[in-house]
Amino acid sequence: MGAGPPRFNPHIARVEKKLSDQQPETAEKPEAPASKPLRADAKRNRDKLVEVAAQAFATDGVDASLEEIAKRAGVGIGTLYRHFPTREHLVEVVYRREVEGLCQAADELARDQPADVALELWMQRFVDYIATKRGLATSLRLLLSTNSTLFSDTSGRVSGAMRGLVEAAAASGKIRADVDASDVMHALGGIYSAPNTPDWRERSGRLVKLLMDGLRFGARG
Amino acid sequence: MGAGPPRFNPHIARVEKKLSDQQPETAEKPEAPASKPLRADAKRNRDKLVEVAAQAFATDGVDASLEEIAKRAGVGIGTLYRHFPTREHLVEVVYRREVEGLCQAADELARDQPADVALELWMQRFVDYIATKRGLATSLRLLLSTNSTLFSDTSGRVSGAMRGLVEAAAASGKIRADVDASDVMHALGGIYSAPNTPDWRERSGRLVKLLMDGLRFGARG
DNA sequence: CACTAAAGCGGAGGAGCCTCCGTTTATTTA
DNA sequence: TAAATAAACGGAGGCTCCTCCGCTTTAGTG
Repeated sequence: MGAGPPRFNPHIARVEKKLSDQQPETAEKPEAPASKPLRADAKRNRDKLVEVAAQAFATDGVDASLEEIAKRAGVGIGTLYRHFPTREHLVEVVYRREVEGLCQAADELARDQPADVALELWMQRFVDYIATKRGLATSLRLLLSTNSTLFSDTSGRVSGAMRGLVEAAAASGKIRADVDASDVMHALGGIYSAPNTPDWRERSGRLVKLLMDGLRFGARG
Repeated sequence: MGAGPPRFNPHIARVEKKLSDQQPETAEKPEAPASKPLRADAKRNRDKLVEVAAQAFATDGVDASLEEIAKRAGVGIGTLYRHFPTREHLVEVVYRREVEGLCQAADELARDQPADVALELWMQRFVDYIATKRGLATSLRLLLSTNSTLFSDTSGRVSGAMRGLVEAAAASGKIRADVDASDVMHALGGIYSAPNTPDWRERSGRLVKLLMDGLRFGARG
């Protein structure tokens, strides 16, 4: 074997950390109620970082510059790294936040809108969520395969939200009753696997409308 | 959305390249018979790079320094990048080379050793292969999920090699005939999923011996 | 209100990544 | 063999990553 000088390799340290540290950040959601409550300024900075990071990832993909994110959030790079020791930690928190937002939107829509409208609006929101997921694809795939709770947590949350909306809409007679949430999810599958063309978002929007027409057709109401 | 200055981000370019360029290097095996034959010096350098990279990845993990690899191979960093536009390209070639070596070893052992010994020695070699695979885990998982031919090529090659050895050993009467290659592969599965303790290699070696004892027990010969 | 320990902040610095392009060389042609 | 040229080489430069540690702020106490 080659006998190079014993080199310091920060990446190795980083990788080892990734492998051993998998759970800590995982356990704590964005608005961490668990563990010690952050000091006021720390929480402010952390939230701002997550918000800015979400934008940055959406705009530039997972490889957005962390230094730029820190700068836009008005903090030093050190602060970013203290809150999120690796890029993946940050990606995970952003992703969870996204899922959280999506599920919360389901509740709000269900409260404020007729059941079928709620479902439709939510599905449009769902498309945006998928867009994020694609933007983060490379990192997410790895995260989801490494950190199985992340996968089960989020997919459970999302399909639960959808089930609620579909059932409510079916019960209200606004959409036909002979389909269930998993059918709808299946129908939306095409969105996810569609090629990433520039007009992807538009096409997906049309798909949702089409699907809703199908769902409304033959409804009781 | 934040209005940061339009920043040049080499990472984005890199990612886009990864997504679009998936096949080129893939098609060409280390001793590339396809495409244009490399100039003599280019081939020399390329081979040396792969060899050094294999060592480096084994020693330091996937995140070994590419600049260090180039240096140890006695070439400039530019040369490395011309041959392997991304780290993943290099990882893939190293991995394919590993698989190639493993399968070739099967042929040689089958020729030079009694069938049962050949099988045993080969399984020990297989353990080393798995060790490499673990070392490259993060990158490989991604590569294998992205580049499906890589997965089917390699897993086919490896299980084919194993099948040959097992069948020969069974036919020669050196091991019992009521098992087949897939049973043996299944038994070896434990090696792959075992936790990555320091004594992993030893324990795996013992597992192979144990397995061989089981295979020899009740053999005709 | 002053004091202090604990927590948080932030940026300089050292390492690696990758591109670009002038220089060198293997191979072909006359 | 010498000239021509296509191909390969290689490293400087510019950018990002991440760590380390001295400085600042906060929360709690007397």
